[in-house]
Amino acid sequence: MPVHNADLAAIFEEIADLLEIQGANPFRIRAYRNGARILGDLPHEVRLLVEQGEDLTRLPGIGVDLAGKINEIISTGRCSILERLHRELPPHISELLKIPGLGPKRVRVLYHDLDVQTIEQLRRAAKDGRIRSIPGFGEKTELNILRAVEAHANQSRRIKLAVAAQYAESICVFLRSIPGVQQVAVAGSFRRMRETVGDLDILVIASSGSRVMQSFTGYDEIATVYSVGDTRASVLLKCGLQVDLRVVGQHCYGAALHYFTGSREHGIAIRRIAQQRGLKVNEYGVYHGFRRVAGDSEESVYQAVGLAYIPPELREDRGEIEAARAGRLPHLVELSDLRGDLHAHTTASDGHDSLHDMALAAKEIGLEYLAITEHSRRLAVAHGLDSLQLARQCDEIDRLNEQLCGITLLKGIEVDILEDGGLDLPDSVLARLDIVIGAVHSGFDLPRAKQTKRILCAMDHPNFTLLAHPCGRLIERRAPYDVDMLSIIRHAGKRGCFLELNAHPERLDLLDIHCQMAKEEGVLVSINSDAHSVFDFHNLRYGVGQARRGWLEKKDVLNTRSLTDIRSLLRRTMSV
DNA sequence: GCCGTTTTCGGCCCGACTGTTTTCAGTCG
Repeated sequence: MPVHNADLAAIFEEIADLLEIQGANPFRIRAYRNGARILGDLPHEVRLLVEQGEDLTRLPGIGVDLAGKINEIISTGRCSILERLHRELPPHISELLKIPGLGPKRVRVLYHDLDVQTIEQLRRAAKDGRIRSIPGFGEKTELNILRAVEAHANQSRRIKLAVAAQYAESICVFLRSIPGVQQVAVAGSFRRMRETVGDLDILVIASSGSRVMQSFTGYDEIATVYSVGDTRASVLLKCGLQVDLRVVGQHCYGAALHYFTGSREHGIAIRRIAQQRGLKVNEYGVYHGFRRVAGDSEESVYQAVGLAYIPPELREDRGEIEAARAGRLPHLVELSDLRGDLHAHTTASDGHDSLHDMALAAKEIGLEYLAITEHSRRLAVAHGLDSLQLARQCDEIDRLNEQLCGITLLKGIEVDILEDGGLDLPDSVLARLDIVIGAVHSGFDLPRAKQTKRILCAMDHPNFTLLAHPCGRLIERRAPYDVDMLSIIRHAGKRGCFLELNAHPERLDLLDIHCQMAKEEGVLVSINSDAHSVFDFHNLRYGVGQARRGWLEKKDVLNTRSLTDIRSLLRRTMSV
């Protein structure tokens, strides 16, 4: 069983958890966590680097020791330090750290004093009133632990960005209605456009924090108030989403927005740079001693530490700071750069609106062209089209294009890639189309080599233009299929075809790290809505967010091209 | 355990809220 980066990251995280419970040197623990993050973020499999004899200590945060442990895990499938920790501590004790309010020190005390090793034992200890007797714990802590355990049992998972947006919007409307509130901004992973968010971080600019807090805690969607002070409150909404609210004064806006946008890793890196320059950065500003030198705007914060402004989507400590320092930050693609959409459905297959209405809706949001790409016959559940039905739709598109003004429909298909790598419709039919999107809709669990070969083979088809939702995952519902994405991207480059970034909030597929990979390999990415109704074009904003997280610029995105250029790019692909 | 324009040793980001104490540790973001 090959060791993936995620496996290595999980092992390092577990080591960090267990060391923390043992009370080890916090900086040693941080080194493991940092290593886990680095590995988890890498676009290439570390296993392959090892096979190629690469020196792993060249990776940031990986020194001789961690490199040795990575080598050990990859070559033996075992990790001796983790095995030692498992001998010294109960097997599932790190699970206890997942209970909010329980950190390593309390877990250690609970284990030593009450022999609590599992969440169930913790629940029983709290119910029996045994926890309150431990020094440093009290009745309230015991009650909070019991509540947290019960909340953990029916804990909600991370919420998709588009769903979180709905809750964020109504909270912002509420907050703006509170007297004295001057500005409201959603920060955190929401602002960084992560595909899912664990909570909402909301920043409020107001003169009086306590007044805002008093009103906010009366918001009728709140189920539980976890904590509330004059500048900070933490609540759980009835929908299961946690909201952290911060209130600062107007002059702190930039510093606070930067601080609460994160990511945590990016913030730490910035504060470290500040420290090296004799500065201190917090949510109130940038300070030289007691003198405040910046913080009104985010730009001023970056300027104070000698960096260009870094857009929120890049703030993950994945090279953006080095790029800012070197003046190499990308000029990220924007929603307004999109001139067309290359993936949409109508009532002819499983869409909800007519050709005509989809065309008008696309025009309405400022697009110049829209490719109609129904499913093919194999996907019967979505009423996939056969050759005859597709030919009829092509005729209809020709007729409609003569009537339409300001929008052009392109003739396409989202054709199933069969398990042998063939396409689900005859060549003669595909040859008539402007665009052929290949998609995997079956056989998700093929082994990696077979799945990869299937897609490479499909790309070799002379009419193949674009690979739809390349990893096939549904966020929080279906894992991506196991493919060698680098091979696929390189093959696309060789064949002159393109990759889709499917903007549907359930998909957001390509992943951000694969966008970066495509950019490095010079393969253009098409940000497509996969619209099934006239409302779905709004999802393009999430696709653009994901593309920005993947460092894509206007020039890296296929559908920022004009209709003329698109036609010529698609034709060129066909003729390769 | 990592790292280096200050450094191969001695650093390693910063503040708010809670609960238990009575000045602060633990946790969280």
